[in-house]
Amino acid sequence: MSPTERRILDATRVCCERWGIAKVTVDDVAAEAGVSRATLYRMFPGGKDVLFDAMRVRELEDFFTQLGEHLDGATDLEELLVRTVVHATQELRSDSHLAAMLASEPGDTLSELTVQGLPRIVRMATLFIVPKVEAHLDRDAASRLVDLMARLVISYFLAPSPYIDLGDDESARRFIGAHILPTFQSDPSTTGARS
Amino acid sequence: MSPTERRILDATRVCCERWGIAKVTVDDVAAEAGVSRATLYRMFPGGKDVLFDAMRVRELEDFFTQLGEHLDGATDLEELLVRTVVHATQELRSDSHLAAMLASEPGDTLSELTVQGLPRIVRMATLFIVPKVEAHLDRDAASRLVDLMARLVISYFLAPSPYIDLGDDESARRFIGAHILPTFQSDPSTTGARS
DNA sequence: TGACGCTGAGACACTATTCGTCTTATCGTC
DNA sequence: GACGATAAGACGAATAGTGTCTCAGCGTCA
Repeated sequence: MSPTERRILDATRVCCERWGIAKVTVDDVAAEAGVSRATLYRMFPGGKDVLFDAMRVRELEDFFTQLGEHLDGATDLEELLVRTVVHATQELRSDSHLAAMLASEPGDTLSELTVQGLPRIVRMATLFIVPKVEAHLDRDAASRLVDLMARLVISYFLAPSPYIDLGDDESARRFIGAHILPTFQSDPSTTGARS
Repeated sequence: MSPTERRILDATRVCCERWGIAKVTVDDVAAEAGVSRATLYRMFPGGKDVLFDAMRVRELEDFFTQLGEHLDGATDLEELLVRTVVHATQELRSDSHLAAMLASEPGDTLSELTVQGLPRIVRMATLFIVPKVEAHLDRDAASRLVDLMARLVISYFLAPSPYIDLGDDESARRFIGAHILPTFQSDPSTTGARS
């Protein structure tokens, strides 16, 4: 990735945080990046859509990179999963940009966390987290587990439950110990495998 | 002021805080206020300009109303002035909306604090603060004093000085005691009266 | 030197958005 | 039922934004 591309993506993010995605124009981004519109279209042919998509991809990469760094000390599977969901949940909650977007553009933002974005989120989670889980489970089980955990984190973030708080270490540990680990560690055949 | 007018002005403020004044449209405000565009134009004929102007006026009113409440316990003139400038300066500094506007739309915002807006600010300061100063000075001196103080607060806010911090009680007190009070209290003829 | 690639500036046609005004239908109130 | 206030939305004009294009300037490398 060229420095110019990076500058443009940074500028896109800055503009989105300043104005919200709905109000940002290509000119805004170009000006913020100190780049001409021609250059921007050369780097991101397709314009707005491609540009914002690239920004989202990079945000996800940053998110999971940071998340990955918090998992290094985890020795057993339970500890790994607990850290993952707790940190991810806390990150989501403390992301003021995300909060602002959810407030001002709930439709787009929710779509980005569910119908449109969830497959990408799961894919990225798989890319970053599955390798760590594979220390404890075979590849297929690890993928299924990460897929499930990603969905749970998103769901409990968007609609908190009175029973479980995945941002709380103890609550998350209890939940994982009770409902996740048993079905993945002891008896893989009960995980709902379709084939 | 009708409840609808109030709702519209509130909505204007909300929209400005969310997107910055440059990105807000009349439709945005109407939607936020839960009011049709027709109603908005009926209440604020002239559209955008009139609407944003009205919002600025109300922001100023709120600012000075709040400021006025902080001055009630002041007994002597020095105390009154110190409280005024310190509170006003601190309010300006802690206004995140203002900070965001200064960052993203410096031209318009500065204009609103200087060439365009300062006369209005001074007028509003006169309206709210002069009555309190008149307990210690005659009307003309009080007006001149408030005019001067308003300009000083704005100036030191926009361009902080290494010598004086009007947001600091002690520094403000020293400054006012040394340079303001002597020229207003002891010898009104030295205040540069033109007529 | 001259070919090359990259960039900024900006013209261009097109589309979408926004503005301000207007009409119409629908309320609730008297 | 008349009345005033309102929401909804149609409308033309003006403005802003999009995406593509050309062109000139700039360094780099041969």
